[in-house]
Amino acid sequence: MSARPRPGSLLATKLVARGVRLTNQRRKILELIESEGGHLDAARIQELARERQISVDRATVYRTLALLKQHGLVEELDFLHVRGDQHFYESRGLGDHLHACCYRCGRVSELRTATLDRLKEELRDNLGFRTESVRVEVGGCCKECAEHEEQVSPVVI
Amino acid sequence: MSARPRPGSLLATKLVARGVRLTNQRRKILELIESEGGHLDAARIQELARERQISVDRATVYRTLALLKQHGLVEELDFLHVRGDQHFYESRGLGDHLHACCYRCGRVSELRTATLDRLKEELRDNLGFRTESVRVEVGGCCKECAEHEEQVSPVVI
DNA sequence: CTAACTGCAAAGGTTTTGCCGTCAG
DNA sequence: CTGACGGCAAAACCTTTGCAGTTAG
Repeated sequence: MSARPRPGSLLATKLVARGVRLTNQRRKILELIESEGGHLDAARIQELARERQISVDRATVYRTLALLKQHGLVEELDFLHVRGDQHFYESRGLGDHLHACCYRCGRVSELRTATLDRLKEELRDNLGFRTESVRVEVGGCCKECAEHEEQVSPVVI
Repeated sequence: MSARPRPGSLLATKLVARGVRLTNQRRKILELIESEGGHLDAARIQELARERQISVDRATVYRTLALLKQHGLVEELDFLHVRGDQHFYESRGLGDHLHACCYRCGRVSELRTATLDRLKEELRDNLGFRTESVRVEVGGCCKECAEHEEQVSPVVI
């Protein structure tokens, strides 16, 4: 009942530090996003929360995600719609990375590379643009699908 | 009435070459996307078509855009939602480039750089991923807004 | 205690679909 | 001619909003 508010996760700690009120629902959503490691959509977040014994309304999920976006704590992705029309979220602060979405099987791989920093430098030097978030999503054919594709006609998107 | 089908634009020519049937509506939509130079959403395409004396149903616009996507002729973007929740389309084949979306004013700038090719190489070398389309959208603060922002508190997304 | 938050239900906006008449090739 | 396409209207989806009760700090 009167337990002292315990952040419980990195995201939660950051929000508390910014004076944001921490409710049970928010704490749970934040934990999920961190422990699942990203690539969750709103429906999946709600589902996971329910599995873990706390019911959260869909609206609350969206409101919490908007809050996290505003504070720059999550990145919003859509994986070029290879997985559907909804948005996917992942915790930021793991460093920028890009997402490679396979048009064939829908799998999404990640790649961390310093080349993304170079893009930011180029934006600064050429456009005077100060980059705050980077979203790189490329589409194509993953290694596995390329191997199984021997004679198969190349599928278009 | 019986004028021989005349592609009329680069996109149209490519579609015809692939054996896709070319209707008046499609021809007009294709011309628009090329002549306006991109960053159009479905509603705007419909609007422009109507201004140019040809009425096209919204469903047809979406069906045509899907067709162009399937053939890899247009890129679908959302500009990190700084301009709304809809999708924007631009002709491909102008070479890859990235989009810098200003969270303050909503303007979108482009930058063409060979660094994007390097990303593709890294994807190939590190993941065995064959890249077919590249979508880079970064968010931040454009030059103009940075200048007008002297004392103003930095807005969050 | 009180502003901020949640759930609920309804609405909003974009995009998709089914059906039938029309048209390109 | 005939299969593919366009218009129309309805539906599907994801996401947002208004309101009243609840809660964190």
